[in-house]
Amino acid sequence: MAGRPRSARATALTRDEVVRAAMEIADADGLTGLSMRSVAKRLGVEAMSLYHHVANKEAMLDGMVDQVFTEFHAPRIGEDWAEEMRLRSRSARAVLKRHPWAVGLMDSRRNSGFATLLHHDAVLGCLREAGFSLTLTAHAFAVLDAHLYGFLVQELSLAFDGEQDLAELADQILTFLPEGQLPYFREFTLEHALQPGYDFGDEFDVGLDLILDGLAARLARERG
Amino acid sequence: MAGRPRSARATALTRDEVVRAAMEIADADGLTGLSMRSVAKRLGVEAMSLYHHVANKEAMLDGMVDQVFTEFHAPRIGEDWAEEMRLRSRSARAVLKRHPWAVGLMDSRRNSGFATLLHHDAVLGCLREAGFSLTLTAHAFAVLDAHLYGFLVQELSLAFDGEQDLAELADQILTFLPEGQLPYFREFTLEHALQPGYDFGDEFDVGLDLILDGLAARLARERG
DNA sequence: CAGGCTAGGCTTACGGCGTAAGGTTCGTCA
DNA sequence: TGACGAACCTTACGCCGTAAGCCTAGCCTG
Repeated sequence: MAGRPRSARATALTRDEVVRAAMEIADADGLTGLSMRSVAKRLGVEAMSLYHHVANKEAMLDGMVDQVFTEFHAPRIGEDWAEEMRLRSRSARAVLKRHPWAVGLMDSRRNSGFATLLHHDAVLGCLREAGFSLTLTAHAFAVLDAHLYGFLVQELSLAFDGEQDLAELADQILTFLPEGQLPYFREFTLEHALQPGYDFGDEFDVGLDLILDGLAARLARERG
Repeated sequence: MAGRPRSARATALTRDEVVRAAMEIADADGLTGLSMRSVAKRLGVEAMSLYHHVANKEAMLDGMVDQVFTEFHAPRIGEDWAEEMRLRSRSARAVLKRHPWAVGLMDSRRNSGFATLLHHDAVLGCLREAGFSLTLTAHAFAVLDAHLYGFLVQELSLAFDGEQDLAELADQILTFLPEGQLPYFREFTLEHALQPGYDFGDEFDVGLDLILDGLAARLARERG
């Protein structure tokens, strides 16, 4: 009824290992495949053992999100602010495409971890030292982050692999629409989105440039 | 073992009632409180009965998201495009604050419903008829939606009621930080975000104006 | 070296989840 | 009248997060 053979793990588990294993599972199978049991299995351990290293599943998710922030490019003070922001947004987008589950998690996280705060500090520092007032820093921070996260929400809601998705979309229009319905949607899809050169992902940099231009203008106005 | 009294509902259930009940539960208790059983209970029915009206839970979630789109202001062709886009973004933000679960759902929806397509058609139509090229329409669509959804992700990850949240944040800094750490974060929080007049929500319109200005400039350039 | 504390595992169990499979009832229409 | 099918119900299965408590190995103290 108790008293097992005891072959077990050589070394003790750590919180870091737990979080890392959880990320690997989420990367591979999405949040659907992520359970305390699946994380434990990957670590060769029983589910309840994880509770020695994380308070509960929420805390594990917090740790996963925080870990993601360490992978973003942290803007450097002294370098060109616009270029640093561009690098940050691009790297964050690349990271979040690798960890798509993180975007959906962010809007429900209440406790930001230290890595998250560190990253935000780097962003704020870069802007402040480039001459942004506190007010303009707040504007820049909000609009840049909104663009980053919002673009990813859109991008992730498209297909797993961009090609197949456009075909599906075309199907939807051609089969499912009666006739004159949704004329602009039809035009846009057939004559633009489905055209050979078009890639929705390219819109990321276009929007980013538009925002950075706007911020540069406001910075010049505020200093000038 | 079977053969119940049969007092039941007067009228048959509809898919619409199911979706509406699900939205009411999600509005009140969040996605955590939303289960087939909880929806059924609200309708005075057993969980399995719902499956006569929705294929499965995913389809019910699809229906909920689609319903949300009907509540957005649909841009009108012929009116000032910038004002229409402003109205749309603002109304969508208001709607999504009423239905916060929808933001998190959007990045995992694969099948957009008809109301969703209708709304997108209205957005595209307004821009096209205002003289936007297909390319510029794509840019505008992407950057405006990104701002909308991304801002909401940030806004929702702050507190349930803005006041309490800032106090918590201050706590975090004052108790949890050693000393000279995160200097910019500390400065920004204490000297800006925690100041009496500051409301993060105000950043929405600032960013929106910045984006609309940028789009207007590009429209002028493209036509001129 | 003895004894006990503790960290880090394990087992069991509970209530809730989505939903497959298969009743039962009843209005409708041939 | 009798068959059909829509709408609803019951049961059951294998998941889930986690509360409660047990076992064992290794270290700390005397």
